[in-house]
Amino acid sequence: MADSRTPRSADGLGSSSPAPAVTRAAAVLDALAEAPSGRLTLSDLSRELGIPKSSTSNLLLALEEARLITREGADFSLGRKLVELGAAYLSRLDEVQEFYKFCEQAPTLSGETVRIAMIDGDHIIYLARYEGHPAVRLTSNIGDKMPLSLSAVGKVLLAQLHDHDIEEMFPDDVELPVMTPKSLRSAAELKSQVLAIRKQGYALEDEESTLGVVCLAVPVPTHGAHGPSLGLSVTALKATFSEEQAALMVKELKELAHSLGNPMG
Amino acid sequence: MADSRTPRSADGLGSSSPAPAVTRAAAVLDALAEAPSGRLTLSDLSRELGIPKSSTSNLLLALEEARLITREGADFSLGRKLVELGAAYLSRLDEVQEFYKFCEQAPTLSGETVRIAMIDGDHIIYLARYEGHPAVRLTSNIGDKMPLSLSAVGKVLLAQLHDHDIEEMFPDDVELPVMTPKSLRSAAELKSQVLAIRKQGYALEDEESTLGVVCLAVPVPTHGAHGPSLGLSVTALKATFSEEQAALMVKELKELAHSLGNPMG
DNA sequence: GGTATTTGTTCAGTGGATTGAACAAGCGTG
DNA sequence: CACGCTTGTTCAATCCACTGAACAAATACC
Repeated sequence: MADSRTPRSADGLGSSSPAPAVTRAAAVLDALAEAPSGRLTLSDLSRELGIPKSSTSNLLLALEEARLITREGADFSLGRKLVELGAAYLSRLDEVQEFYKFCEQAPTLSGETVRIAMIDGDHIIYLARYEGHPAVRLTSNIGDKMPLSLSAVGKVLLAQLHDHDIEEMFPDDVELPVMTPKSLRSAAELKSQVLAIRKQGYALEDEESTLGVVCLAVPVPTHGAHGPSLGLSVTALKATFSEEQAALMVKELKELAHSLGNPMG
Repeated sequence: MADSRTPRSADGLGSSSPAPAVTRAAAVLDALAEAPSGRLTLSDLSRELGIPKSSTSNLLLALEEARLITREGADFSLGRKLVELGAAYLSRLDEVQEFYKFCEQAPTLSGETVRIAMIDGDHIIYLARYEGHPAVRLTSNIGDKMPLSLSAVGKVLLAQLHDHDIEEMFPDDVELPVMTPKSLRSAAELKSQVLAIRKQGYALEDEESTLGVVCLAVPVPTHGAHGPSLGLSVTALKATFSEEQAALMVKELKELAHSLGNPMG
């Protein structure tokens, strides 16, 4: 995806880490996750990360022993243990369990495609998905990432941040990722939407990531010191999307958000 | 879960690793994943893993910087990046995509709860789940682990291993995990089932992990050097379970297994 | 409140992980 | 086939990450 000639800054000289081997190991995992084919050789990794071959070899051996990666001939790829660990993370989120229960019972939402997502750096990451309507199946999966500016959940979570954080992430001259002709182009446009979202209490994505598809999202109020903020979204086909339906969905989404934000809802 | 007084063998003196810091970091992740609450302090980890506090501190700093863990006050827990990495692993498995498609169209399976799993050390790990029948919702999730002897998929995948591997994993005096009165108790019992499974081509789990629930499983033939073997299973309520239905489900499971084993099915 | 315990951070010395060069083995090319 | 090129492993010297003890700060206990 990125220019494979450019060595990463993950390591090398730049940042000094209290445990360099760990930082480099994490960089290896990242590189494998981002590699289009998912497989890289020792030399690939050594070159791309700027780590000497002999060191890379040691890292890979240790990672393999921990089953965080797998070797297949000369190729390395991510290991199954990562699925375990990711699942362990998700299993601790009570919100996910309640999310499913609520969706099943909600009059309108129960027939729609609903997702719960979390902010993660400059992206959002989908944590769970409820599919009431098998007619519209999303291609995105649990764990997938999405730029903030391209999704309703991203925008609604962005709107919850402080202004100076937003300014830092999206300076006026930043170039936003574009996926459709309707994707937001400028930081100014994004920021004006943020203001509107704060007033409305929900965000709308109108074919900005996929043509023909619209999305509504609301934030989950963070109750106390309980980690990063969550967001909820409904996805629908633009063709079958009406104002009244939207109002109903937003109403139910807000109910769900409220019950997630206040335990024992 | 385990005796928290017992320090782990993950590190300490035993095995020398080519990159100890990485091995220890992996041990930290494991410890966090297995901790009942999912949160541990620096001292907890230092004590449990037998790593000096100062070293543990460095490890945690590096892990946090890589977002593999999160700090919340004095408590550390798994980080969101692990969900990303786990998802990246799953997204590379074409089998999962095809699994969903097939289940939707299969006459019998489309109404059942079907799962695809993979062998992972001495456990199986669930990779994906199709739920045609919201009536019976499983509590287990993607990424969850299960002992081999307690699940139909586990037994069917075990049956695919060589005899000496089985003997190594289950010596005659081994104590099997028990979850219900019907769980297998002895290695001998397990091995005799393995022989039967090899003849039949499928495995049955009869309330061995959950009372009232039965499970059927078939192996996915491994096509070439493509990693570890997969297995498929259907879960049903014992109350509504008939011989004819079982025959149909095994038939469709085998079709699915065949199409997963032979690309372009 | 005073004591005792535990928790997390700081820091200089040292032992072992890291490294680069040299090696052998594989791969494509002319 | 001989040649260059790349790949992954080996190994001794060096440097730096790890350590343990000593510190400060918070918590538990009586």
